[in-house]
Amino acid sequence: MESATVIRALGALAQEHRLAVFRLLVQAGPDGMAAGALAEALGVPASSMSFHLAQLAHAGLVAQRRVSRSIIYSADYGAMNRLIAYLMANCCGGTACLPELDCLSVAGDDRSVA
Amino acid sequence: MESATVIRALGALAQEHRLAVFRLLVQAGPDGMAAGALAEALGVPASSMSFHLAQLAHAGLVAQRRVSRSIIYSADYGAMNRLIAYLMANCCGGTACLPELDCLSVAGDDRSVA
DNA sequence: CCCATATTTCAATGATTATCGAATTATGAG
DNA sequence: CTCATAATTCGATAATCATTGAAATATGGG
Repeated sequence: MESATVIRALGALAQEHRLAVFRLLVQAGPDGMAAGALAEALGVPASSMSFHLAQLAHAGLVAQRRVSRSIIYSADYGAMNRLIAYLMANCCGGTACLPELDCLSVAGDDRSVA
Repeated sequence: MESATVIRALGALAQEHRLAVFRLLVQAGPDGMAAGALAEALGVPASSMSFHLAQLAHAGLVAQRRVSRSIIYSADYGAMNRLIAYLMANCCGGTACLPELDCLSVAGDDRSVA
């Protein structure tokens, strides 16, 4: 995982509304939530929410799929796993201490620490 | 853990130099590294490094102690644990899926998910 | 006390980010 | 085709953040 990717992900989460959105999506699980539902749930104008969702998507933290007129967003647990692994890489000089973070790990998810 | 605290921590990590510093400190373990050593290791002017270290400290991600003329910084693994727990709270609607993240967990470290 | 080292604070500048109404694009129903 | 709904893009503005040299504040040695 590259440092630029990690910075984008952390920066995406470091914002009140985006953090709230991500946590809602983590709780919602694979079913996800529509953009409009997220905007309403958080009391944020649709255009603002769209901006924030784009940031989260660009950071790879959420996936999006269209269902009829709605666009459904869902959390990417694999990206989250990789992010955490990166932060804790070689913890304490390399002694084994990294856990598995397995909430619905996604196919293709690797935990490489490099 | 409060959302404002989490946002401060994520924002602190969402920056090239600070992310590099934090990872260096994670690898350095409890011994930590002096401010000057960090500045030199990353090729950043001392005043810039001081600014970034202050952000990390204010976010509670690093601890500082004075040793003679140097100030030694070290990663706070407990803060990291709490951060991750917050992000994954009630993952998938509350089914058990949170791991323990125990690289040198610090005394007083709680993993409350609220 | 005087000097060198280690670090932080200050201040000014440039760059990035958040906000949100209005306009635009996409989809589906009748 | 026309209308209503769902979401995004645009554009302008305000706010926050990163950078760095210079000055200020500790600390320790002689």
